[in-house]
Amino acid sequence: MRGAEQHGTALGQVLELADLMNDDMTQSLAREGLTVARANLLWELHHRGPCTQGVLAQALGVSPRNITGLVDGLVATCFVTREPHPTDRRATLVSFTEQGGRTVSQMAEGHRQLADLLFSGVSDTQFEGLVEGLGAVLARLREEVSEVNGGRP
Amino acid sequence: MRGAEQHGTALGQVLELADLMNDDMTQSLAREGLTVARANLLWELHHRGPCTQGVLAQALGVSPRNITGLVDGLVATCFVTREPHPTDRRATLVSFTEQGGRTVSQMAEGHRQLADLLFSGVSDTQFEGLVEGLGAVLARLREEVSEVNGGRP
DNA sequence: TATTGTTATACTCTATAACTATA
DNA sequence: TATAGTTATAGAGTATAACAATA
Repeated sequence: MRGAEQHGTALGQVLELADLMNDDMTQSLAREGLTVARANLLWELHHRGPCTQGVLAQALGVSPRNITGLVDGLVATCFVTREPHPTDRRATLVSFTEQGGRTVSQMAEGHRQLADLLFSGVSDTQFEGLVEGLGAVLARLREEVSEVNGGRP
Repeated sequence: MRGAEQHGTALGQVLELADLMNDDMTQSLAREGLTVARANLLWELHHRGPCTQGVLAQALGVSPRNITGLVDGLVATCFVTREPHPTDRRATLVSFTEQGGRTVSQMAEGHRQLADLLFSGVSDTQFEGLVEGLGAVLARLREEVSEVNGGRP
């Protein structure tokens, strides 16, 4: 049977993985003039299409005020624009500029390259174990994290 | 043979894992009046014993100015103290208060519990695959991240 | 009256540069 | 002259609360 030591080692791996992924993303995004928070917003926008700031705040789980700041930065650096909402004059629609659209496509391509870099050296057997193991761990972790919020988003 | 789609799925898992780990740590640390950055400092101090701020800056890979701020916060909240260095009057030694020492012990215990929570539901076969797979991925990622720094720490 | 996004304010983490006290 | 840590300044991310315009 496995003991606490094995579990401790595996947790160490997971923590290092989280840390390194963060460093890697920070580095590569900085080269394109982006931060992690702004890139997350772009990513969400990519999957939803043009949407209001309120929708983005909900989706990213941050305050509306925070979205104002992130969009300000992305507008200033020409990744997105604020357009008037067609039917609700209180709201604004956030949309990609040409440059923003290009950047998100490059991010998607970068994802593919990173995935290949990370997993191409992993044997089929290891890969299968990795995916299954990650699935199990993620399930636990999702519960753990949402539990603390009392189930609220 | 595995394709880009499988790799993409696995990368998605890794990204979600990094994100959830971060959320989980942020939540549990906040309950003890700590932030991730401050907890990292405490963790380093736990493994090194009392040391100077310069040593901490090196170890954590942040600027000396940043350490000043983090230690200021930890002193104000009674987790650590600044003591005079016995032989170098320019330097200060950062040490745990009683409360700080207790908190770090609790963090270690929390680690153990988290590890058990995450991995107790994983079969032996999956666990082995997970650890091996993570090892392979970590090796790649370490190269990737340090490469960009030109090998410098 | 409720909602959308803003201004006002504040805190944390982070960095560089200039400076002080010591070595 | 070099080093340890500080003050000064700046920017990003985050939050809450008060407020404007609109629904």
